[in-house]
Amino acid sequence: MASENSSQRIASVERAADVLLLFAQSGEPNLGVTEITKALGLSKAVVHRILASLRSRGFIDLIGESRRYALGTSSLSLGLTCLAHLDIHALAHPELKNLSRLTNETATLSIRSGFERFYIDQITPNREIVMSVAMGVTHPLHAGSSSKAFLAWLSEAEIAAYLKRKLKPVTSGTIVDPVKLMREIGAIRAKGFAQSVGERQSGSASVAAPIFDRIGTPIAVISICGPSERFRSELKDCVPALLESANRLSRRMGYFPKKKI
Amino acid sequence: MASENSSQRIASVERAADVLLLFAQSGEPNLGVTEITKALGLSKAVVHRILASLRSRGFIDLIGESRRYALGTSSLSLGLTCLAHLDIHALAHPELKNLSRLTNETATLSIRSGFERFYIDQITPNREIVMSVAMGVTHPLHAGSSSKAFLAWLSEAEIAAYLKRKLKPVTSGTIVDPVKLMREIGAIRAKGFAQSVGERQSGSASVAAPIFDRIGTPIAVISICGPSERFRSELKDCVPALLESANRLSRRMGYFPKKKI
DNA sequence: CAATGATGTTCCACCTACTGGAACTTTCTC
DNA sequence: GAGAAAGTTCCAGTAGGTGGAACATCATTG
Repeated sequence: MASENSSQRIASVERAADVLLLFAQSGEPNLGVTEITKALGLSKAVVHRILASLRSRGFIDLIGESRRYALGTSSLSLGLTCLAHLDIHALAHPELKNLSRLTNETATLSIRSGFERFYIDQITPNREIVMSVAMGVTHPLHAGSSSKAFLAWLSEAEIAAYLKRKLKPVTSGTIVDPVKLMREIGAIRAKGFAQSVGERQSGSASVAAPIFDRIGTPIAVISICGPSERFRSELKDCVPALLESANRLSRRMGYFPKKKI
Repeated sequence: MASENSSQRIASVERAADVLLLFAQSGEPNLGVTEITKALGLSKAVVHRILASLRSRGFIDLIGESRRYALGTSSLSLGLTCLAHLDIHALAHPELKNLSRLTNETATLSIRSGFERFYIDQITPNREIVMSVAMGVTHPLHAGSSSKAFLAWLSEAEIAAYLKRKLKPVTSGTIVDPVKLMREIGAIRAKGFAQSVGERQSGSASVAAPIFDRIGTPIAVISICGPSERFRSELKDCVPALLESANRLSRRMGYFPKKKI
């Protein structure tokens, strides 16, 4: 089998990829050579050369005349064309609009990346106080309803592997006890959706449901979320619409539940 | 000065960047080793190692069990966080919504990348036949209204450099004669907006206006576009709303025209 | 406005680790 | 099921990447 073969890869390319990922995940819109050096444990010369190389292709920009670097237009172009190839994004967008309109709260779409997930779309309602999520930034699979919706439908082996890791709390409300989380996973599977109050983001609440592809793998999760102050009591009322949207999308992805049991 | 210094860069990193750009710009959602080999003039072994390296960081995925590669979740995450750091994107979004609602046509936002540009946002109206653009895919600066709006406000030197290049037609309507294009640029500057009927995409028409930052550099372009059949005659009617939006955005970016002359 | 420290950039000799041709394997085609 | 095409792995040679240190530039402060 192919896969994690030893060193049939290129170290400098992987280091460059790590630099890009650092820009994507650090939260900082721009970084200096030394910061990158410290974060990745590379020498200044190496970081400098990597940045110069990425810059020559537009993935990285020099900010004005300063010595700070930021993601460039090629990075953006890459992500947007990638998004355009994701069927689920186009399909789910109108559903998100619909959910946001019906509930008067924010509707989101997430996808998974290993043991993490990130938002790829959101629709916010027209009102004063709304919840808005950061797109592209990864979150662990045990904090928040969208995360738990992914986690709950992983294979037994994957869930076991995930629970074996040290679960870091994201907020004071994050579930970090594996036993508790396993019980939660059971409940989520039984109900068909996940909910959270302040597990990933203090002061916000949400409900989430998975979208399955033709072979029953969850490829995305949609959620409805809002400020917990007002939304925690309205969570339940949103569930029917949420599940309807999720099921509609699953069917359009070719999934027919119970077809073969 | 820093800049295009000789070889203070890493060849393998630049090759890997080229591979990613190929995925972004080829239009193909997935590619094989040989295709990449031919497109970039690299050996199969090199391409294979680059793909393996990018794959280890999630920038590239193996499609199912096939031997085809596609952009991975890290590429998407990268682009989305990049988008989140772009102030103009958040600011322009409501303006696009507004323009689309007012005109009942598609409203778009583009940014420039060297001598190219690409769409980073669009709002389509709710009607049967709408125009929809591909986000992230680059277009040359001489075809279409958004492109010409960028071109017209480049510096004299940059315009001269651009016109010196061989201008390839994108459709049968593309302006490729430098003299004609220069005249067009003058007209665009005078009017404050650009228009096009089928120059970039046959069967579509559009008007576009630039957004300036505090020092008067065009950082983005907004456009309204639709099927030329019905929209070519309505172009003019959209211009006031378009310019109003563009001016409002320029002001919010800190641009105050005529402040210092 | 020097002096000082921090950060960014360049240099260069060393030697790792990347390259490319070829062999091998797998998949597709007919 | 043979042949062709595409993908993957191997290996020896050396291109080219590395990192320590020198140099340059910027920021800060008295």
